[in-house]
Amino acid sequence: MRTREGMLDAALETLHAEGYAGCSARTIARTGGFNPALIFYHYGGVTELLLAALDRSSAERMARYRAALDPVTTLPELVEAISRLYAEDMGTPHIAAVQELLSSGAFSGEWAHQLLRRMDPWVDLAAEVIERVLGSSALGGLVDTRDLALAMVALYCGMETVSRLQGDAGRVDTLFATLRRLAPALDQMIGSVGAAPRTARRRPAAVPVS
Amino acid sequence: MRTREGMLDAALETLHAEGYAGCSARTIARTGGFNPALIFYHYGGVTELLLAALDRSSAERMARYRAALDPVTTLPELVEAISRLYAEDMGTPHIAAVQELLSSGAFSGEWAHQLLRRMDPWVDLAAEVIERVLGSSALGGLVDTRDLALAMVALYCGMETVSRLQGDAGRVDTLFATLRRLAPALDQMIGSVGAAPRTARRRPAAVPVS
Amino acid sequence: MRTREGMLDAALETLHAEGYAGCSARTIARTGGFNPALIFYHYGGVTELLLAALDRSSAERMARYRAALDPVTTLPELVEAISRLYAEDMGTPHIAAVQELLSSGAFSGEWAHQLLRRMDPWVDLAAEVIERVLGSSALGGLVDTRDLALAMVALYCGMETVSRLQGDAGRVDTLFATLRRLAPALDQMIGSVGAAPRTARRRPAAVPVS
Amino acid sequence: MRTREGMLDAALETLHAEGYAGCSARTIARTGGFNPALIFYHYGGVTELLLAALDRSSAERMARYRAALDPVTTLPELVEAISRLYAEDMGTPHIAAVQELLSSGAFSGEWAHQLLRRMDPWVDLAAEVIERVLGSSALGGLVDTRDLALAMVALYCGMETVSRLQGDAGRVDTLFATLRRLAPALDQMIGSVGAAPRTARRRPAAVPVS
DNA sequence: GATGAATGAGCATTCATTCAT
DNA sequence: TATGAATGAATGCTCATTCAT
Repeated sequence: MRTREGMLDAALETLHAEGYAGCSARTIARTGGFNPALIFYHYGGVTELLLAALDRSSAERMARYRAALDPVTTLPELVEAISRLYAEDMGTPHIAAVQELLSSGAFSGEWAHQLLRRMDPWVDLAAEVIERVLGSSALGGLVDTRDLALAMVALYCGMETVSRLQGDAGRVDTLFATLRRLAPALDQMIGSVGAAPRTARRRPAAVPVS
Repeated sequence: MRTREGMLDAALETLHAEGYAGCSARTIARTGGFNPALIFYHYGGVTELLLAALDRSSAERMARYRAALDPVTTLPELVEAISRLYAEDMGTPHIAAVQELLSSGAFSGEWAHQLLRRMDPWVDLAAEVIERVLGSSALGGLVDTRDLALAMVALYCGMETVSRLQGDAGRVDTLFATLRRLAPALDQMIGSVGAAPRTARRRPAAVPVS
Repeated sequence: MRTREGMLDAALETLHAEGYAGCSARTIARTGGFNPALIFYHYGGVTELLLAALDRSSAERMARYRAALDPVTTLPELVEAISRLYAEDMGTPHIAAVQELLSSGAFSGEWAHQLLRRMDPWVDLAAEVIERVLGSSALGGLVDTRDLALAMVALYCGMETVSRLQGDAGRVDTLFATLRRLAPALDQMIGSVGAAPRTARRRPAAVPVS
Repeated sequence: MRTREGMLDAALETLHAEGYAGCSARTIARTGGFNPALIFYHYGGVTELLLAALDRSSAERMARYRAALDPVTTLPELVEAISRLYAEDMGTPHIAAVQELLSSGAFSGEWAHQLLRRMDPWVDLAAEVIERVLGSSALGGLVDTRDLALAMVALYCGMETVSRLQGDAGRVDTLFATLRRLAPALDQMIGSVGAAPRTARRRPAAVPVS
């Protein structure tokens, strides 16, 4: 149905424009120009609609992130890719939506569970990338990849919270600039700890042999 | 007044137990066992009460953090201190309160402004510590200290969000273990970039000359 | 809708029975036996409901007043007609409603504006009648019809205030008796000032020429 | 006590500035800079304070009105005097106060009774003046003086209501201009009905014989 | 006399949700 | 599928009033 999809759009848009607190059945319905009762008819409730919206949005973003991060094997590349993705996401309803939902009422049982499950694929992605970037270095052996991945996701979320709080005065862009400046040095440091030759870390491109 | 103080406790406790969304005048009052109207009588409104609670709590925590972090000058020391502070804070109403307030409705004008102002001293603290730990190293010159400090605060908040989401299944403790294991290597890395002798970074104790 | 109309009745009745001050959403709803939230659902708020009730009531009354006053051309006729209308209105929710609304909070911006706009047609009506009754006499030239009309409406309202204050002890009826006794004399006086023959003031019936 | 008097001022001022609806114990107390509880201590309640304020204000006004109206014996003089008094009263807290109180909740038992009792002296005054102005004319015999007096007071109140509603757009001043223009004609008309010589109606000035 | 704290009832308004149509 | 009406509970907030000090 046309409407079912439209409701997801309306939910995302409302989440972005009014925040989680502003997401009543009525406001979402007004945004989308449909009857509030439909939310209950189609999704069973407001929270379910929001989760559905999050799922759809998440799937889209995940595709882009995978595409951008899969070829990454070094720290500078990673910083470069993340910077681009972040810039791309800024002002996107998706990130705001995630953020709002994470912030909504994090603690209580079912809701928390639902959100966590939706965070998992992102931690997986982060873990994979970290593995590739750090994996063969000496550092790789010291780190619990999964823990670090979780921390990275947390950092991403925290930065979003902060940057939204700051509004226009935000300086996340300067942070990325700093990171970019820093990346080569860090890369060198990583290498310096162990003896793994830099070139060895670059895995061969997955050329399809035809 | 006895009651005025008790209201701050009730606010913090409710924030911790029910989340920001559950912090209505009535629930807070029920928690504290006083009349809801008193919130308006004494603080003018619910948000003002919450901010007052945050302020009091923040002042207390800030004192502990300063005491623990002021003597820190190396990365391993920092990791050690932070681990201890974090463990200390776990389950504390304070952190939960901060978290909940940060997540409340982040973007909109006045409320965001108030929260940001209260975050500043923490960014200042982080910046100071970073300056001390990284300052004389080659890394220090590459980094915008303030940006990094903001990122650290964001990371701290993000970790909190995540760990509260995870509930008992959380693994923030293992992250700190990882960090502790990692710290000496990182410290070495930092040193290896530039030539600044490690000892030089230890600032002389402020001995009162009598 | 059945209910929407019933809400107007309830509003009028409450206005009559409890006064403007007693017209909370709850009291009106209790009077009408419906849920208070419906007031907001259907009318957007209490004040809007009250204005809507006033409008409906006003339209009804205006029809009766026009029917009774349109044929009036002399002072005795006018007194006669007004007496009858007044007696008819006594104890009617309509007049009380008007009165209560006029008295509610008269001065402040939007509300005052809304009430004034609703008073206008009545001043128009009064002005028309005055014009017909006084028009061709010498008095007509001396008077600003619109001013006098406003004064008449004000008198009508004031009399209502007073008579409601007096309750059963009221003597507005005796006032009308006095007026009726007085009318012929006044009529003669009006005529005596100028020279306009009485008959000339009776406007020719609007006979359609076929 | 200084305060007791100040409370009356505060009550009048609040009545004038905020209307009857805005006259809570707190607002009045804030206006006067005293503790709300004092209202109950000294006057027993808000309504009692308001009535006391009305009484004091009324006494002052009554003195002025008597002084201005006692020498009046003809219609033009009356119009002249009333015009001046009205202009004097405009913007005065007194009139607004009276108006607000009259409008407050006119119907219910005790409050209505209290207000009516306070209106009586004004009706008396009006009756006396009417008696003097109309008394010896033929019209005097046709009119129930008391009824007419009541109507005049009602008109005065109604005009006030209307003029406050209209705010700056008000035209009460033009009404008085009209009245002044009209007065001589009306005076002549009054005389024309009966045969009472004009001069006879002027009572001798109360010259103190020394 | 005067104060600050306290109370419980009331206010307008919005909510998620249900249901007959 | 889709709608408009309806409900009862919740929201923040203000009220007159009392009372111990």
